[in-house]
Amino acid sequence: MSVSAKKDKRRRSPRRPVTIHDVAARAGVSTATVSRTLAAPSLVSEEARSRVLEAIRITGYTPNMAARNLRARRSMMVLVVVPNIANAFFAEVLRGIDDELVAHGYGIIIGNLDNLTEREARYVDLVFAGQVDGALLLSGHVPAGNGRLMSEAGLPIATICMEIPGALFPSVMVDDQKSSRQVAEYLVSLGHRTFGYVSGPKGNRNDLGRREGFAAALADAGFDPARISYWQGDFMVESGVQAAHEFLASPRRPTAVYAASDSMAISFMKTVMEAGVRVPDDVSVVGFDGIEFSEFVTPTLTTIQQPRNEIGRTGARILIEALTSGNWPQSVRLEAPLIIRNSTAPPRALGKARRAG
Amino acid sequence: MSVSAKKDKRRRSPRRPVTIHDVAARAGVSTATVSRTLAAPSLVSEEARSRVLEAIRITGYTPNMAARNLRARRSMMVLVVVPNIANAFFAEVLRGIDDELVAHGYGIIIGNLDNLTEREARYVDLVFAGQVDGALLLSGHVPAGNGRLMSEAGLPIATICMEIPGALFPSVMVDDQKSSRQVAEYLVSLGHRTFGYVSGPKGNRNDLGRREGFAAALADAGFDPARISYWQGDFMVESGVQAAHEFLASPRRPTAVYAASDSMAISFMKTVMEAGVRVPDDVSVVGFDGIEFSEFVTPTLTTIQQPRNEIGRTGARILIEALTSGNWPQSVRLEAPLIIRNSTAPPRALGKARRAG
DNA sequence: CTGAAAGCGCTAACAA
DNA sequence: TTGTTAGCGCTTTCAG
Repeated sequence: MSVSAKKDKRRRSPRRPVTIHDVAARAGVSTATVSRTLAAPSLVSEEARSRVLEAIRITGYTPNMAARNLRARRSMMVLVVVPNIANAFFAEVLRGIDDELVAHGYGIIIGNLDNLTEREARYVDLVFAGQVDGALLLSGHVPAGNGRLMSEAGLPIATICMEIPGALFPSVMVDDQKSSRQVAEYLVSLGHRTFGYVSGPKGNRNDLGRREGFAAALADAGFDPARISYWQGDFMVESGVQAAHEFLASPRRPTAVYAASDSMAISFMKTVMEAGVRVPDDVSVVGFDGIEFSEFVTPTLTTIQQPRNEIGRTGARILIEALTSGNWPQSVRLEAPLIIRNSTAPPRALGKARRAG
Repeated sequence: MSVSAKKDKRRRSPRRPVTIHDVAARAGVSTATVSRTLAAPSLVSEEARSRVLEAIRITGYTPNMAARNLRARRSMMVLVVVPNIANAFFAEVLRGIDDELVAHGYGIIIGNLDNLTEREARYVDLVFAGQVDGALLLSGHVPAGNGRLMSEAGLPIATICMEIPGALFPSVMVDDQKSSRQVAEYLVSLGHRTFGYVSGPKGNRNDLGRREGFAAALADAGFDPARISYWQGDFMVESGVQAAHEFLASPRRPTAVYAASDSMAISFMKTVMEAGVRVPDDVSVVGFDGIEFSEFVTPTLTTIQQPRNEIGRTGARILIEALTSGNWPQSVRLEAPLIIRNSTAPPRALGKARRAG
């Protein structure tokens, strides 16, 4: 790390920011008229309005938000709580959220948990402090801290990608179980008989749904779910590598592996391939999420395609509805279809002659 | 007198949030003492302090931020302006920023430009409205709107990943030119003589630096920079695909292609491979950024490794320093080394017998 | 249609 | 050490 010297000389303009009084004075009206010109122009005469607007233009006035928030009791800000901001899956969801929120005049405060429970308290406080008008939870559960739940603040909350059991918030998500069943059925139809599952973090509800849907469909197809190999993961890339090592060390490798996230599926795939295992010849791999890179890895990844942008948009829309209408919108379920690509195939024993490997 | 007209209210009353007055009344002190207990406990007697804390505990009081911000003239919020929140490169940078900011008690307001200039105005207003104490710019230029620059608001700004020409903000970035020279020198040392470059968005300063460093080093090595093939990109995945199609259609394909981002390098690589071009045998590919997936694609990607997390952390630290000390910190340059992986090799003509292709 | 005036909840002089 | 007293800048009755 090198440091490039820079001049320290800089004048911080102590210039007092222009307030509504400055504008009012310049336009020769009261502050009330200025306020109305901005909030309800129709209540102001053509004459006064144009004088005010001119004064605003000249002074470069921008209403102070803290004052406005204090008085109006709303902040036009939404808190978006995300488990891990570096997770590839959330990027596009966030973009959808942002699109919709910005279009409706709301700003976004990011609440990154970084997978750490202790980070929650801060955002609970933020909500109780009236810093935001509502919250969008992608975190799988209601943040808590200082002995209270975020939901107890009583402001609108919507959940994305997960439903909170017993909670009353509207939610937007895909059906993890249903999608996972598709995966299982597809794998079975290919002729696989031994299965592995790379899981999400312990207790994660999405992981639970995916795991259960997978196991249930396999059971329905006559396989003993107890014989599925489970490897503990956390949705992130590193844990896919870890799972791959366990797979490689396993005396009896399954021919089909389902990972609860694309990140894990991709790193799993790469790691076993480097060890000489062929995908899909030796092992078929299926992911979940449909992140951008899933179609640029080799082989391209068979996966469940979550409509990430739409999930974000819809979640934001639901929250905005709650914010503006006052009543709680209905939850939404989005389709997440299985996209078949090149990481899956019939097991080698069926497809080709056996060769030393 | 009877201060509490609504005494029989239940603990959870979202109707009227508890204020500093409630706490003061319950603790039998003035609001000033409550305020001091929170801001400067040492100025309050043991006795009063514990009564206040108890009252806070019982009532679940959380100071109203709008009021505090208005009075104290600071928001403990930082605006982070990012060109595109869905860009894989920024995810980890954001995480670094978040880590540092949260550790110092600041919150993050995300300003996603979505690559759209017209989105800037909103964030300029945010700054002028006093919504944030400072701004972190990853956007390559100073946001403008309504006829003014964000910088004119006079609050601390630091830039990340780019230096704004003529601007005086401290910045943290890697040396694009220097890193790009490494790429060129490496490619030349491998024996390549024909080169292609997949660019970033028009006018982007990082692209400029990378392009110039690349071309300059090639010129130094005796190659005519005018013969480099340039394909227009925008850092995103799709443009790598587009560039690949142009590469494939080219009558005289270069044997080495340098892409200004990993996202483009990865999609470029995949697309040409699907058309039967081998990487690195037929064409070597180098990326820039060192995103997580660059080591999980096939072949693994040779790239410039930006210290993404540290870039974010450092940028945040610089801004915090400006925020707290009042003077402007020095800019920082971080090393971004070339990581050689499997997407690069000597050109086929040198390495192997020539075959029809 | 417009202005005066009363705060929103909090902090910071200034007194006591 | 504590309380009193002004506002921070804005919106919003309530009169006019």
